[in-house]
Amino acid sequence: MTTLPINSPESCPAESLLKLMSGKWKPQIFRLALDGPLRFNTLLRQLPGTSRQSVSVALKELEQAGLLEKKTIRLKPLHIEYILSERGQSMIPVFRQLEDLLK
Amino acid sequence: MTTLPINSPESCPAESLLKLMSGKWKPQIFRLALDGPLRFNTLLRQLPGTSRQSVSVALKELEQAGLLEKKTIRLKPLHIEYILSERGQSMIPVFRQLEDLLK
DNA sequence: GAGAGTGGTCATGTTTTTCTGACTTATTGC
DNA sequence: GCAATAAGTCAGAAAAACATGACCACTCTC
Repeated sequence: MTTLPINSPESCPAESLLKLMSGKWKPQIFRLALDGPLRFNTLLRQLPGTSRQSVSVALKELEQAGLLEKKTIRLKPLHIEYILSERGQSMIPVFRQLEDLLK
Repeated sequence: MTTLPINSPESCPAESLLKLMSGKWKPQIFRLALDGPLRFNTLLRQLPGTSRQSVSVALKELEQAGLLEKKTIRLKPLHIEYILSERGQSMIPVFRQLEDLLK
């Protein structure tokens, strides 16, 4: 049984995840995304103390990281939703595993 | 099969890990710890662009987080080592799992 | 057509994080 | 005794992150 190296400089998954999720609000936003689609103004109300700009940037970065997907539901009365992407969903088991360790 | 909730406000393991590891240098320091014991001045050389203070604070916080252990090897010629704690080692499989996802 | 809601952007200021460089205490080797 | 190495600490400056409040274009309801 050959265990793969997890400490090579090129590939450090921990660091990658930490970069993708680092910031004051990104983890909370990601967690809320587990419950269902997110909307901009709803998020603002769900995260007391945050700002329009912070939420805006966080959503953009989570999207660029491939963890969330931005969907335009309707244009007439503007309705946009951010949902967990496939990649985002694939991280759920990792978090579940962490849950056991970090107790 | 009942899957446990990972999105409750009280327990968010992702956020916990992110807090423990957040900062500009902590992830890299942790990764280097996977290779073996760390020493203060060696770390400074291994992390170009960092500062004495940043390394000092990062080591202290990783220690307080229970991920690293500080060992005084010798006193006469001062020799201190930081090694992966049990808790730190318990996270290796999580990182390995992430490695597959984040490619 | 006034007021509220949608999803934002932008300039500015504050707060937090990080870096810089000087200084410390002690030991080893020359 | 002088330079080097060990492992740091401390004050201050610079940089990055975050918050505040104003503003925009659009739609919907009254």
